[in-house]
Amino acid sequence: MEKWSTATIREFRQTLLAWYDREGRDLPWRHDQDPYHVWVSEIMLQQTQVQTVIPYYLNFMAMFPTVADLAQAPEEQLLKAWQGLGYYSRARNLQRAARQLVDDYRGKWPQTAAELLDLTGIGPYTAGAIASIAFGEVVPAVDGNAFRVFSRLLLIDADIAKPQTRKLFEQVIQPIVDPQRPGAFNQAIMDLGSSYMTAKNSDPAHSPVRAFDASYRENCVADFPVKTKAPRPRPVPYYGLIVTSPAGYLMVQRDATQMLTGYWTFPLIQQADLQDATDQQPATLQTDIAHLEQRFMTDYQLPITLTPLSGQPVSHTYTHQRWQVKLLVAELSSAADLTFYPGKWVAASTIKTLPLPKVQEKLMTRYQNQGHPAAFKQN
DNA sequence: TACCCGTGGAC
DNA sequence: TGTCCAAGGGT
Repeated sequence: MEKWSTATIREFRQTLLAWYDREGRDLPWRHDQDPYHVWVSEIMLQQTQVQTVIPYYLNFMAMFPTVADLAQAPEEQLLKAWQGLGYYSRARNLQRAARQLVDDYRGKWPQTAAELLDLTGIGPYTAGAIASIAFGEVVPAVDGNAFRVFSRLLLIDADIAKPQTRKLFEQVIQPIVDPQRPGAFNQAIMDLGSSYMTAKNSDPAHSPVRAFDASYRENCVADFPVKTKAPRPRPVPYYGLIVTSPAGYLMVQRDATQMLTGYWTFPLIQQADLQDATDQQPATLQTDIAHLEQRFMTDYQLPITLTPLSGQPVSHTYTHQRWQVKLLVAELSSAADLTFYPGKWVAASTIKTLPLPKVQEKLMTRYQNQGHPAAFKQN
């Protein structure tokens, strides 16, 4: 690992910030230092590219201009505004924290990274980002960019996939952060990490800080950062039920024990949940359908007859799971009573006003493409 | 600690 | 088309 002198640190700050002042990106959340603006942008930017975030950020600020507006927003409106951004707990945590600010902090922001950590959804990185950008605290903001940039500049070979490695980087970066302009320093590192010092196709030869880049000097840029690979997502087979009636489609809202909490889908049943201990034979499509029909009758008093939809299962990949959804269709001639079923009938024309996860959109597209072109047509 | 949590872009 | 990557946090 490289070790910089105090003189080198001074030169690095000056070079970096001069470049940032000249070529830093003009982004909507950089127009001021309002902590609400910084906060919302930082949450949206977690594991999400800048160009994806921009339209969401602009719409979010139009819908929820202040912390108080966010705290009071109906959850379904919030989830709709977040639809498509992914990692949906971010949205619900954002509102929880907004309510913490209103209720516990009387609307007055905590101004240090250590205090900001108390807000739901704000971790070490986001706390450092808000504290430095909005409040001028001299702290690092160690995200993927900081890992990548400093691992290359200083030849740090610690595995950034390990949680404990963040502490090492915080200790290394802390004395390098510009004490006069900590927010600009941290944002400059991010801009560097998304331009000349990217993960792939980096261009260290033209980087404004190439003179400080040990990995460039020693021709080993591609070796940094060191990061162990994530395991591949495991296949998870599902049945997706398209139950129609004159009242529309049967839809369910996912509960807090499930991923995609608060979003609406067709009824989805994991195939593994249909295993019957009394069965001696392995499950087949026919036996699973029989189980499903029986469950709807006995548990929900809903008589349905399920028919497989032709075609391969709808596939949707998450970070740790690969869903493979077989669609089964049941058409009811009248809108059955849903007293015993935790769902509701939704008219085809209004389905798309609900917050829907991507997998639900895929299911609807598949249904339309398999002989139901008029389904879900808006107005 | 190790694992869970979404989506779209780039190659 | 599969794979990796992108301004992480919660549990």
